[in-house]
Amino acid sequence: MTTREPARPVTGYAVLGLLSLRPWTTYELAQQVRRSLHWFWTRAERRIYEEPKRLVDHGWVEAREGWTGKRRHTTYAITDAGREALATWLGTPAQVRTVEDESMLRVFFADAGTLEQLRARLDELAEVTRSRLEELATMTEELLADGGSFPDRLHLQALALRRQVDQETDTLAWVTWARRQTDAWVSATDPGGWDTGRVLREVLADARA
Amino acid sequence: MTTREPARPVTGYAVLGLLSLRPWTTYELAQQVRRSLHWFWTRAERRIYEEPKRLVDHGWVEAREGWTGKRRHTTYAITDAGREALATWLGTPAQVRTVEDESMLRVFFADAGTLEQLRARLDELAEVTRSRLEELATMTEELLADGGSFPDRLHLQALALRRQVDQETDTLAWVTWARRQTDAWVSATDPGGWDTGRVLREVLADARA
DNA sequence: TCTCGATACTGCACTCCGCAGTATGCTCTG
DNA sequence: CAGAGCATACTGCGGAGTGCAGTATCGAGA
Repeated sequence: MTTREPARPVTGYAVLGLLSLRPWTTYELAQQVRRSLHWFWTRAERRIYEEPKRLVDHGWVEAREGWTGKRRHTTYAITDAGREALATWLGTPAQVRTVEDESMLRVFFADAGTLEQLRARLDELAEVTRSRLEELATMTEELLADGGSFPDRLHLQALALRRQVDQETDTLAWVTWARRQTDAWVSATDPGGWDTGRVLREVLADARA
Repeated sequence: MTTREPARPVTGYAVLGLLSLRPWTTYELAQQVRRSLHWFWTRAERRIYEEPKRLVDHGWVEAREGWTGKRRHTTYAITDAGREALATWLGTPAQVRTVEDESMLRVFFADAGTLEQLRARLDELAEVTRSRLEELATMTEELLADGGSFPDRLHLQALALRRQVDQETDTLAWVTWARRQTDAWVSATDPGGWDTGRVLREVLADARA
């Protein structure tokens, strides 16, 4: 590459990555994001409709208009320059992972509310996590049954699924533990005879393991 | 509560939560976010300087100006209305967790690059994860040594630390496993004799466990 | 024929971010 | 005792990203 293209925000590369698999209409793209990327690169549908346009401006993808009767739809396809940009990006280090975990926020400030509220939040989190696990199980089952839409990408999909399932399993284990701990608590501000020191020592041991 | 205050974006409650512990200057607040909230509610410093002002508009916090010589600083303190708003918020369900995990994005699209690139990204992730674990270990040690700044909140801090350490440990386990798997791969597009089906079956079993 | 869900988007107001810039105070070192 | 350098304490700006509402057409089934 002779000309240095300015780096796009990461979402650009996420969409470019999908377009490297095959051309998609924006609608399909939005769906595909919901099914796959959403697990580790959460973006609103709104964003997915805009990003391909910007990629076109960079010459990384090409747009083609199509019609279903009177309804217009745009199909995007990656260009050679786009493939190069994607490959180059894969050679650069990743920025650190960020999270927005509202459940943890509520746990962390639980002493501003009641113990019942804390328990309710934990129960909800367990519920959500279980349904996410079930969703992942279904996805894996489908891949095993028919190889999915991209059978030559199964190895990467397997790495990603392994990671997701690990994460949800880990979350479920923590929330189950945390919920049980709160059984012994007197209130959100008073953990009663709960041995905080012991827990912290265990945490420290695990962190240093 | 008779008047229904409009719900603030979550970051507002995050800041409100910190202010419920004690008054802070914006600078202290920014630091405190970096040390604690940042782990599960990642926000840029820039944002932390703005949010308290909006909370003032809601009557949830009060601002007081102070001076260090010629340098102005603002100290924010929670109001009764603020405490009520926080308690109310704790009674509402959390939106689902979102993540921005650029490493996973790069793993997922690794077949658009080289196997060396994939391995490099995994090694980096392992490195970052180890240093995060070390950071958590140091924080835990400090809490154990002197009880920290909020000794009556140790139980909640313990829950949060348990979660963080679990997550980083889980990440480290996955990345170590994934890196080892790629040893057997021929290229980013060809996993050689790697038994994808077996991995997927294991994933499925764990997801249904 | 009518309804309803899927397809295929756009506009708007707001949240949030990264970066750069500004200015003062405090401590340590030569 | 001057100057360097780090900590304190912010603000402005352009662009990324969100949530919600709105618009319109297509296709299948009652």
